[in-house]
Amino acid sequence: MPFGVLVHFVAVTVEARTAPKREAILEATIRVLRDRGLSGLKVEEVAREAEVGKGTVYLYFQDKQDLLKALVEHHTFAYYRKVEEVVSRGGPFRERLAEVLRLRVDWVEEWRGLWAAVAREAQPEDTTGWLRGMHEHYQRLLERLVQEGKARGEVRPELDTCLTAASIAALACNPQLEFPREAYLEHLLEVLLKGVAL
Amino acid sequence: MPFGVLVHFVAVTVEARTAPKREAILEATIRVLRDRGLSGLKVEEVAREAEVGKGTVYLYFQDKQDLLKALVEHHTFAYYRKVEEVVSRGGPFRERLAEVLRLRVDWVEEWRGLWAAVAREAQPEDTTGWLRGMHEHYQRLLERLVQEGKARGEVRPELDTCLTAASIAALACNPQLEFPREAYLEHLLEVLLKGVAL
Amino acid sequence: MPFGVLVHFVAVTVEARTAPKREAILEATIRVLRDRGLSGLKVEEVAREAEVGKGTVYLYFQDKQDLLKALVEHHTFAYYRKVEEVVSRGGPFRERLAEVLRLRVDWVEEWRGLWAAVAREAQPEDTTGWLRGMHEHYQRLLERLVQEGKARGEVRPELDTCLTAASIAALACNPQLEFPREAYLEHLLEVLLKGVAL
Amino acid sequence: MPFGVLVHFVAVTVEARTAPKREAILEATIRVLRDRGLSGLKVEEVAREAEVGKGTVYLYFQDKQDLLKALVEHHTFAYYRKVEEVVSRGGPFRERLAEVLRLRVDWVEEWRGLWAAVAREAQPEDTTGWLRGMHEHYQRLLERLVQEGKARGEVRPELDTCLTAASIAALACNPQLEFPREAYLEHLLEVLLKGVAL
DNA sequence: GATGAATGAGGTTTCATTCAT
DNA sequence: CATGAATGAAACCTCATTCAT
Repeated sequence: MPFGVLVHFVAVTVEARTAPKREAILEATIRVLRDRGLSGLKVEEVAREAEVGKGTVYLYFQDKQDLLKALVEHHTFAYYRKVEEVVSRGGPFRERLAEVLRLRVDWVEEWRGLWAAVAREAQPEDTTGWLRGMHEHYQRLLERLVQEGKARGEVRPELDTCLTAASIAALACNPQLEFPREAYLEHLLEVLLKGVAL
Repeated sequence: MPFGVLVHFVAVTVEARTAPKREAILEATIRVLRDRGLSGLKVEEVAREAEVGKGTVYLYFQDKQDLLKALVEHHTFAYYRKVEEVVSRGGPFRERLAEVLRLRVDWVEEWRGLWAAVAREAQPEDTTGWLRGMHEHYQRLLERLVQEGKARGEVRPELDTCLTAASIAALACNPQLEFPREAYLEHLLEVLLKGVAL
Repeated sequence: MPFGVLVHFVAVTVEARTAPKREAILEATIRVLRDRGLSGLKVEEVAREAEVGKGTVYLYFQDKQDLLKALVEHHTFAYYRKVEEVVSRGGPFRERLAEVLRLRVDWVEEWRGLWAAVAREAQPEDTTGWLRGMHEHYQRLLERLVQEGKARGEVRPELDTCLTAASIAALACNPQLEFPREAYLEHLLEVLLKGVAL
Repeated sequence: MPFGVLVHFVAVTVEARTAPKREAILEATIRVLRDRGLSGLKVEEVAREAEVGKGTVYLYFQDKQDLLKALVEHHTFAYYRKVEEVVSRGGPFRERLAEVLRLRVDWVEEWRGLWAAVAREAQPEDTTGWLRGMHEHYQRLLERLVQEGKARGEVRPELDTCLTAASIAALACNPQLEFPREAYLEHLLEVLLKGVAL
């Protein structure tokens, strides 16, 4: 995690403790986003959902873009924090990977595929760079997981660590879930572990 | 492909031949979406990009939602058509899967992660049902691929065909590309084929 | 009837004979107006109703205002022509008045109260003057009717011919006030109280 | 006055007291309508005339139709209120009728013949029913006036109260035909011939 | 700090008018 | 003559933002 991001990360965490109303607004925002979509994400709607006045939103966020930026960072970091917890708790590679996939699917479900769109609205200039900055941390975590998987003799050693982490990250972004969640997760894991080839 | 979808599919194809201006507007739309994002996707901007008058857009589409709906269907079906072509041409499973992944990555790149968001704006009520309807066709194609892979002795026969197709579909949705494309694709393939486990 | 109006009147009549399509468009216009109201009175709608192309309307009328102006004059003069026929055919005052009222009610029904609004759209600058010009002819006809009623001993001779004609014109809908307010009001009252019959 | 109308009536009156800006917008609307006609009745123009922002209009009215509907009801009820005051104050029939006609003429003047057109724009579906609903109250008032005229020996007792009231309402402009056409015509004639006075 | 009435820039949409066929 | 695809000025309406309370 780059220094700048870390600082921000800590700042967000601290603010969350000292400014419950800011937190409430962020929670309301993701709720409105899920329920009403991007075009239904109006400041007034967020304020109503958070049960505060419209002007109050502007006491905690500079403007709507600032709110969206905070939203993306808030939820993305929260997600990464959970992944970090899973990766850091040690144990069999297989179990940790299963948990990582589970978190992934939950996250995709939470955003309903709107993550990238919101990110772009939040920071139109250099969206990619911004997201890459955050993603970096996630990628490192998965690399650590793969590394430890190799060390434990549970991952094929000839695989490139970096790309394997990326492949795991690339999995399960599809919001089209039409299978029982558990069976689906189990199968994703199976495929990731053993592949589809005979 | 369900009958309704097929009819629509044909209609779109035919229209594409007989209404070049409609086609031009759709192409302009995806271009504006890529370049300016969802909030930059203004009808005026689309018209300028398509080099037609603002009113002309409304000759070919009822309103902005209708345009977005057509956009999603147009590009999604075009994508599925290409996948179908690949799946249908026979040959080694491995090569066909590689091509499917390549198309997938191109498609993700084309939409820059905005697909779901656009779909939701296009049809807020029952977005899921609409997308699932289209996705059905894609899922069937991948199932056919897996089936044939098994028949050719290139896919583990104990895998559930349906879920395996879903897993392939779930791969590479992540718009965060930070690796050389070819290496990335090759690795995705490798992981899918052999898995990560030792 | 002033000279200018007469010329126009004749011109319209002639055109009606030599330009059936112009006539058809005018008929279509009043039909659309009745069915869809002023905001539904679109040139395209009129063209469709007249079963001609949209551009054809512009071959017979300079623009929409010109069409509306022709519409108002066409129907107003047609109405006056019928009144003239009734007044001129002689016979008992009572019968002729009955017919005049009947025509009046038909006319109000035909326009559904939109006459004044259409007139204003047709000639925003000096609507009043324009309408007064046309109304002049009608007023003269009613005055002739009253005069003959008096001559036949069927109308109270002490009534002012001019005001009595205006009162008749004002019945069953006439927004045109063209007399001294107080005298006008007083006379309306007088007529209602004692009637016009001897 | 039907219950629903009464409720609305009271609501409007109350609102007028508690929402001065709403009132100001309505007053501005009728002014713009008089000065610029129906096609000059733009929301922006109304806002400028009322000296408020364009968006403010939409705080008090759902859309332009809603504004027009409120306008029609506001002015129509205000007119009826004045008529009610006149009818209720007792005294000679002749004087009250004179005042009623005066109010009528003022009202026609105020609307410049645009009442029906505005009403149709305000509620295109079932304009007639809506207007008839409001008109009912007015008709009842005039019937009361005629009734009392008869009681005072100032109105010919053989006249039908209902039709006589309708005839008065039809004078100086009323597009509302709500009686059998022939009876209506005959009675108009009767009134005009012999008058209502004993 | 908190609020929400007020604003107007800016988006969507309509429709009178033109002009190449 | 007749047409209707194309246009863009101008209308309606939304909603992020401000500010007096």
